[in-house]
Amino acid sequence: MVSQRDRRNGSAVARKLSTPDADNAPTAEMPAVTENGGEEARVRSIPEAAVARLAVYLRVLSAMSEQGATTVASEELATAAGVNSAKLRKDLSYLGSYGTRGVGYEVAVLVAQLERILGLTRQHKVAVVGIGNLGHALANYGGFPGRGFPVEALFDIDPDLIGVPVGGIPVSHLNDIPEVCSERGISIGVIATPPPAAQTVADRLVQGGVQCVLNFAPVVLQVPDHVEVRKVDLAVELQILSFHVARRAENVGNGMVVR
Amino acid sequence: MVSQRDRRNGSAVARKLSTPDADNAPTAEMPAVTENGGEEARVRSIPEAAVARLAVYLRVLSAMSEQGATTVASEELATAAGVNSAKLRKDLSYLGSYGTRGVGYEVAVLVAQLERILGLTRQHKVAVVGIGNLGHALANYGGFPGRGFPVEALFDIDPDLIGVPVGGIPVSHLNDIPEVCSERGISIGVIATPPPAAQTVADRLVQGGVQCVLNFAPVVLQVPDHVEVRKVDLAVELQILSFHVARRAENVGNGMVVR
DNA sequence: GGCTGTGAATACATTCACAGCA
DNA sequence: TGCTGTGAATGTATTCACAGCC
Repeated sequence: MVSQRDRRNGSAVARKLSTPDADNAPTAEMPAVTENGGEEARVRSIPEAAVARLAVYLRVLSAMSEQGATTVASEELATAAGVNSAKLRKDLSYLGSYGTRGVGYEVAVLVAQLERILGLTRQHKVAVVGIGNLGHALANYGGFPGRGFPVEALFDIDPDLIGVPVGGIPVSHLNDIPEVCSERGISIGVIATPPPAAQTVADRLVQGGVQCVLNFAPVVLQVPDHVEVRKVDLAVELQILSFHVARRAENVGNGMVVR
Repeated sequence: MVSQRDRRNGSAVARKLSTPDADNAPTAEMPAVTENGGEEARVRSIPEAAVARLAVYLRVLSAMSEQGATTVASEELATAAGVNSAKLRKDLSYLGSYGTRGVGYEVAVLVAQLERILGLTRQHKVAVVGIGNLGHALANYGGFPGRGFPVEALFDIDPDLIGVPVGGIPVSHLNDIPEVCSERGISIGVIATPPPAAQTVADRLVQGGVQCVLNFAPVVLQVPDHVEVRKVDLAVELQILSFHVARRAENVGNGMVVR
């Protein structure tokens, strides 16, 4: 009888089976390496939900920057990012105080800070596993979102594919995942295999020293605590949409044409 | 013109820009149908976060069912779905009381209830817009996740693609989106175009009567209130992973490789 | 005994509203 | 004056813990 009581702190062997479910990760803590130096890592924590939005702000800001904007107000940036300005300011405040009251934020400064916080000053080499339709598409993304995430290894189990270059990279065999990932310093593994293969692939990626997994296969992966998993699940997305259609139909009652 | 769901007393305030939903991964703002003004409002409101998990439970249950399981306990189902059992029971309780104390849930019953709640008893025809690498992959998914979501229209702007069948469906021109969607009764539009085209495509989908959009383009879409948008953003996913790597690296104390 | 269902308690996230600074 | 930054207030989601039923 496992008492639910004591699973709070001792993470010892506790081996929680729960895998991060997209939004299951609580706020992340991070050392605030603010300019103040000296002081040791005062650990500020950025809510997980905010992190996702920071990435969006960064993209919007980059676009603004390219169009020559040098400064931007929270209201403007918020609108462009599809959030309200209070939330935006709160989110940005987690980085520190980089705005100017009465004026707004300097675009370049904000971009730099966001890149720093998001760890984009470093390269993250990506491996794509499963070169089917989706994997092929991902491999051809060629350097994923605006560099910073170069695809440097591809894997599949199909003998006809092994050695064939896709997007400039030859496909290796699934068995070689640990070795190749290790050699090439892969830090992010993208799983685009059929569901039954996903767990094995994940295991091998972990063996190869991969720290993060982006999982497109509709299965719950079991990985060690130090590996971060995010999941993209098309079926779930569609079903959520379906739910909203259904709910709407019920709410409206009869008379409404619903597809 | 069919009345597009009139607003409940309480929320008459808002009429600003249809705030496109933030993101789906970490959090989601709900269309706030919170209060059930009417007495007979049998539609218990289910938390958005729970809905996403219900879809996962359904998949796991379907697999269990195929393996011959007829009954399942919350602990078992929870483990398989990657959540804890308290959360699972709470989630299932939103559907009603379909379990048996001391025993567990009957798999078939639960599957049926989940399908009902998620609106899967009805078909949702899908259109894919943008037949590039990703769109191609999506189109070839052929009926998407285990039927219920048949792909019935494809669109692109490239003249060389128009008329060419992909996964059995000929590609139509972007301009024909409203007409074709309307004719074929498309209810879900999947946007896999380059970013600049996305908003225009969304507008046309809405014109064609589409109620839901799954957006792979990294832009914030503006749509009317009655249209539900969900977004899948690879760049954001990778950057969130990057954030966690960076945080971990800093905690460990070694310098970051900057280039 | 085993397991569900659920109020109560807690944790997390968003919004409000205003002090404080350029 | 205009806009940021943030505590306080509100709203949502998760977890606890146990009553109730098999």
